[in-house]
Amino acid sequence: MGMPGGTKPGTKTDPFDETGSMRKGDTVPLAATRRAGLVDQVIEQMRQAISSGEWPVGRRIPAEPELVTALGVGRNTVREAVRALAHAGLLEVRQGDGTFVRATSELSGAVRRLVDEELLDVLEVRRALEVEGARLAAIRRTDEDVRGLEELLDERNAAEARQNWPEMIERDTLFHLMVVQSSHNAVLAELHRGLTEVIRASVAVGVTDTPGGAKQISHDGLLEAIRGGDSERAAREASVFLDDLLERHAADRH
Amino acid sequence: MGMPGGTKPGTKTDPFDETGSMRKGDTVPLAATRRAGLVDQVIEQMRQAISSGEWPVGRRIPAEPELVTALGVGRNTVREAVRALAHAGLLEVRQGDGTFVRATSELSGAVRRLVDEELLDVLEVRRALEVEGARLAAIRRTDEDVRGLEELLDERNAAEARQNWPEMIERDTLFHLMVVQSSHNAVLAELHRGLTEVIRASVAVGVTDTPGGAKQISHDGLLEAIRGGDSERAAREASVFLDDLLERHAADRH
DNA sequence: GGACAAGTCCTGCTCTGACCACCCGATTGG
DNA sequence: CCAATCGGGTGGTCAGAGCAGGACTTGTCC
Repeated sequence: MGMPGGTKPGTKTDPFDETGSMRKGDTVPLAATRRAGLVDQVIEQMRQAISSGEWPVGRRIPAEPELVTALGVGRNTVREAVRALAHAGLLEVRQGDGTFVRATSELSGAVRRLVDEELLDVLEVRRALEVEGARLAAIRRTDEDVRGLEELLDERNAAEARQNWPEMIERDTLFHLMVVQSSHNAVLAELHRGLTEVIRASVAVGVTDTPGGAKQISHDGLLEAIRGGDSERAAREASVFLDDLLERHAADRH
Repeated sequence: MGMPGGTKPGTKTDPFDETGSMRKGDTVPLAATRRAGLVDQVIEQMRQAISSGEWPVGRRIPAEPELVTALGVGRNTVREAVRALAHAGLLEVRQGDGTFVRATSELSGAVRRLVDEELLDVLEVRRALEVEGARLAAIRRTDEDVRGLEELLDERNAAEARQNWPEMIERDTLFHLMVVQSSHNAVLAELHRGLTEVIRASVAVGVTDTPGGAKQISHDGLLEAIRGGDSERAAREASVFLDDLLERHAADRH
């Protein structure tokens, strides 16, 4: 199968459970004092499989009957767990086709629900997170972070030179992501990632009309500030870029 | 009952459905081309009931059997819907007692899941949001916002004078909340609210050791900046206060 | 009278089995 | 060769049964 860690409720090797097959008056000698419901346990296992990368994004997860036997629980239990994760945005269920991994965090789903009609709000929040991320990155970045940022920026510029816009946008996005990650604040990075995901889904195409000039300068300056540990300047550089982006958004919808 | 709008799947007056009882070869003349699954419809109705205030926070929602008859769907369907909302943090299920409304937005729940063990990270994220919130509040605040802020600050100070610490902390928290709300960015406010909730749950007690001096100044300055529409200063004032808070946290844990 | 215990009812939890609706690929007919 | 058909597999929904936990009532005993 493919369940995380190979442990499955209903299996002898499993630390908890003792319930999946303990119905109808079975005499289980001495079970662990389990408190959480079965469904929550299944949810947790699936979340684990997803965030650990065992079930990568886009991958189809085992069908209901397989999960039932693999986990040793009833179909209802599996269904409720899947339903919960689907509503949270981690899974996508397609009747007649299968269930697929859609994201690795619940934030995207939660944010997505707020987004409709409020893209501007989301952009502003992203501004807040990215500015703070840049500020903290300048203080906490490792040498390795700096190397990674330089590399991404180089690749971005190379792609720009080749006029390979999709590639450039990809690298550009990754650069911003890595700036925030260099803050070494997991919550901040995760939130930012979720928001970026949603924004990219909303905007999708039509970003090829980049003037490109001012943008470029901002990026170099930002990198330099982070490299030099100048948190004030890093925050300012990030601000400039994002203000520019916000203005462009405002202009787009005019 | 108490279902939103009084419409229930399985009822003649219901616009969609046509499925709840259309099984086993019934001959429905010409049904609407419904696409959404029953569970999602139920989820939507419940979300509606919650966000519309029909089911206020803390209120107990109807028991499963009642929902089944009221909505005209199977118990499984109801359970899956409830489970999804419970996982999302909107509902809290207590076996043997009932199911209760816990929050009005999914964000808190999603954030809560990220937080464990990383209070510092959360505080930093809150800093990001609150600084940006203050900045935007200075630009977009209405006169009413300003009045509300003044009032809260007055009450806070009055409580402080009476040495009524719980009251003071309460008003203080509300003040910060309202600052962010004055940014008129729903997503930002919601995220900030979720984080504050989590932080308060983490910190809980033991906050009575407030020097109080520097804090006071920051608040007045922040209010003044927001009132005057000085976004730069508002952001700076908020920064100062939150840096102070972060430092105190760092000192606390050493 | 009050404290504790048992009983009971209501709540949610899990399992099972049946049937339906949908999608996709293979088969088969033209 | 293409298209209509028919499977098999997937998730969607329903119904009924028994299990498990909390809260309230009742009753007994001190």
